[in-house]
Amino acid sequence: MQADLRRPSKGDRTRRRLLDAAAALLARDGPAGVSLSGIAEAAGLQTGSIYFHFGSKDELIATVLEEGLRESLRHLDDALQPHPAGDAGARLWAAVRAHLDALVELSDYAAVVLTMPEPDSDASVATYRSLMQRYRSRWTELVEDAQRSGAVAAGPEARLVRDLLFGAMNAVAGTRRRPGRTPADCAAAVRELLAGPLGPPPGG
Amino acid sequence: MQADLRRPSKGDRTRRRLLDAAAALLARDGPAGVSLSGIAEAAGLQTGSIYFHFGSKDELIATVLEEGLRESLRHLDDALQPHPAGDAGARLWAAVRAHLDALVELSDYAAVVLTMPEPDSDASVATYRSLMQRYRSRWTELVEDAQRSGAVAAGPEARLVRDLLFGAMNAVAGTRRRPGRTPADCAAAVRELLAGPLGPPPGG
Amino acid sequence: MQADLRRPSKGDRTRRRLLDAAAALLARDGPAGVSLSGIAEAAGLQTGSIYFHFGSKDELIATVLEEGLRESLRHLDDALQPHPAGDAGARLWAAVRAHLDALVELSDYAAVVLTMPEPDSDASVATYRSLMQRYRSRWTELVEDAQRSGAVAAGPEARLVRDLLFGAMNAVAGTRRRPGRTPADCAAAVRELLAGPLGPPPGG
Amino acid sequence: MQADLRRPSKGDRTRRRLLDAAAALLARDGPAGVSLSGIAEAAGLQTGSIYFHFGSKDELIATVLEEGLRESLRHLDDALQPHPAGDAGARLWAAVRAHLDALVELSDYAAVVLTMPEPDSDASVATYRSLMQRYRSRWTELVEDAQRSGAVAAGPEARLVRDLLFGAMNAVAGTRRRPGRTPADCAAAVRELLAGPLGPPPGG
DNA sequence: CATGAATGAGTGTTCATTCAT
DNA sequence: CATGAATGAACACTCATTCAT
Repeated sequence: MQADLRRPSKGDRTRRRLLDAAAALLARDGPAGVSLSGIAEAAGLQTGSIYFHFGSKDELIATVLEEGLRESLRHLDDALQPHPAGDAGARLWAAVRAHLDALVELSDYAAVVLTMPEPDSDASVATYRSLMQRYRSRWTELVEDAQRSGAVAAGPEARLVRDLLFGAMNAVAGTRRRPGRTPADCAAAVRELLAGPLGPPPGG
Repeated sequence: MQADLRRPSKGDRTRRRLLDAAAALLARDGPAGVSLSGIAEAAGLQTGSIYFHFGSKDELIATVLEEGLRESLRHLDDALQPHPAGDAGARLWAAVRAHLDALVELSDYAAVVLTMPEPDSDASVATYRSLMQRYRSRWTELVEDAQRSGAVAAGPEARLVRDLLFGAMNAVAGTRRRPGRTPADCAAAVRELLAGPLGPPPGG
Repeated sequence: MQADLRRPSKGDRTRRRLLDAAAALLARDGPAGVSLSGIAEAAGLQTGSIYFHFGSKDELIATVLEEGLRESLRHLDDALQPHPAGDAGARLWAAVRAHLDALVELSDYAAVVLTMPEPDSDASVATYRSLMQRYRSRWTELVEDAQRSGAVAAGPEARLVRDLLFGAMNAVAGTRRRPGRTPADCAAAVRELLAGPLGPPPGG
Repeated sequence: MQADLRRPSKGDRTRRRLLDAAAALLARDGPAGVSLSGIAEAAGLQTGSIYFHFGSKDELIATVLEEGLRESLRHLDDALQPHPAGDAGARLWAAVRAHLDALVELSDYAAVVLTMPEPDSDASVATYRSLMQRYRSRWTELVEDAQRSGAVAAGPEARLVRDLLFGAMNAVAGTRRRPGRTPADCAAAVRELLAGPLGPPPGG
């Protein structure tokens, strides 16, 4: 009783351990490759505890994604803040850099949400389908602005451009752990390769 | 006796039905998300028949990949033939168009081989690791040539550029079945977006 | 809390039921002839429960063997205790009687461990290979002592004598359930038949 | 047409190849450890051919056993012939030697029939249950004669003595392939160990 | 809150058997 | 006669889920 609001309760800490373990394993193996017993073991707990806190595998994954989404959106907003609403090209560039940063430097949560395949046909992941939509639509707006301002070719559908950017960034980021390859390398490659259609990176 | 060389045997047709079912499901769900019972059911057969024809799940997948690889490489060669060895930029452009064509217009086999994730840590798919390598290294050479000729920025590592192109093309092609989106849309988007670093498409 | 140390938990009782069912079926059909579904059904459970308690078929069998081994060794030690270390012939006789007793009167666990074929080439039973070795080497020492003391012919290799004794005892014990045949019959037959090479049974 | 009775037909040769392969594998792995595909492969044939010649796995095994039985009985008769019907002790000794010889020197057929476990509870091998009975009852008569003549202790039931002898001989013969152990070693051990109850071996 | 225990459907795989050719 | 092909039941094992304690 008299719960201290500052100190997390024992239940909260258990919940956190489960989420951390799930995020780490999801980032490595994807939703299909991860088992609840694996997550529970990595968290030093029993699989039953997952059901108390989350109710199902899908709910657990959805929660991890939600945390990752929140983190990613916060990161994106931070990166966009210095750039005025008018300069759509610079804003899109900043978003690219933020996305790559998130993939290579932020927590597993961000990595999970950014690389999760779009769950088109998989009924078992219906729960978190809508979550992903928020991050994607944020990007669609950035692309639309850039197209309106002429910084990006106006021909292709904005959602298509967004998917192309996602695919390129995630593919390159997926190679970041190879020997002799640094996160900076990956970011530089994406920036340089996309320099044409997006215009030159603002810094020079 | 007097076997008609034209007519495939009953076994060949069964084998083909299994491969087709497997290719379709693999293109949709990936190797981990596909079950042999699902494939057999889609082919109107029993799971045991898979073991008669292929021996194991891995062998079946490897065979699908091999067919897709052969088809994709043939398609790539056809697309490159009209372009002289000297014009590395045009050749890379033609390869992009061929890859996208394969993804949206060729059989499921091509789609499987082109979108299969690189099997880094999964021991169970060791069989077809080397198969993928052939297609990838073909692309790496194309990129290297384009970098040497100045058609593509020489800064980033060629394999990185290749992965970026793969990611971008596959992501865009992955959306090809959405309502109101044609294969041509996807191809146009990739071409236009990459017009800068790759130079303008040869036709215009 | 305040766990009653006397009462075994529900899990312990389930584990025991599985072990008992496994021992009974193993004694009858051997490791290759036994299926986990058969064991689970005999125990009134699902096959999944075996994996919770033992992890694999081999582990289950190894546990049954270990229990049987412990029981058999205890029985052997009890039988040898009254006989002084000096009288090797009497000790070997007592061991024969103890082995036969174990086969016909003790639990299925003892029967399993005593009649299990030596797993020479079967890789899947590597786990319990070492377990059997303990009981066998115990017997080899008994035979060696008897050979040194002259109670048993010194010519043949001790391990060969041990195998001969095992074969004879197990074969006879294997017939113990035929109608009109008592455990005492079997024991008497072995004793009388081996009375020559081992010397007369100590009691007269 | 005009089949030459001397030369075996193609079908006979196929049948023989199957039987030989089956005998070899049965001697090594036992009836439960042998698969029809394994036998067919070892014979360079297809599993379907087994069903043409034998109708079922059980029938195939029964045929192998019958050949082994015939061979073993012939061998036993040859060994007994020099010994007059009156000397029951010498006859039993000769039988022991013949059995061991068959195990270590004759064909796989003999090895199969002599080491096959008595199929008490296994419904799938009901076919050849009666076959084994012939060889066993032959031995029972030998033991009964020896008991009547006083060469073997008259107390135990004759069938029990027979099983003890079988168990001892087969166990020892089962070790004949260990490094540094010759068939002669095994035979000598059995003879020496059983010298008491059976009386000394006739030769000395 | 969390655990230990158990379930039932599912996975890849093996195998005896059947049958058209 | 023999093969190539296919079946269906069984097997060892995994996993998401449930629930009494």
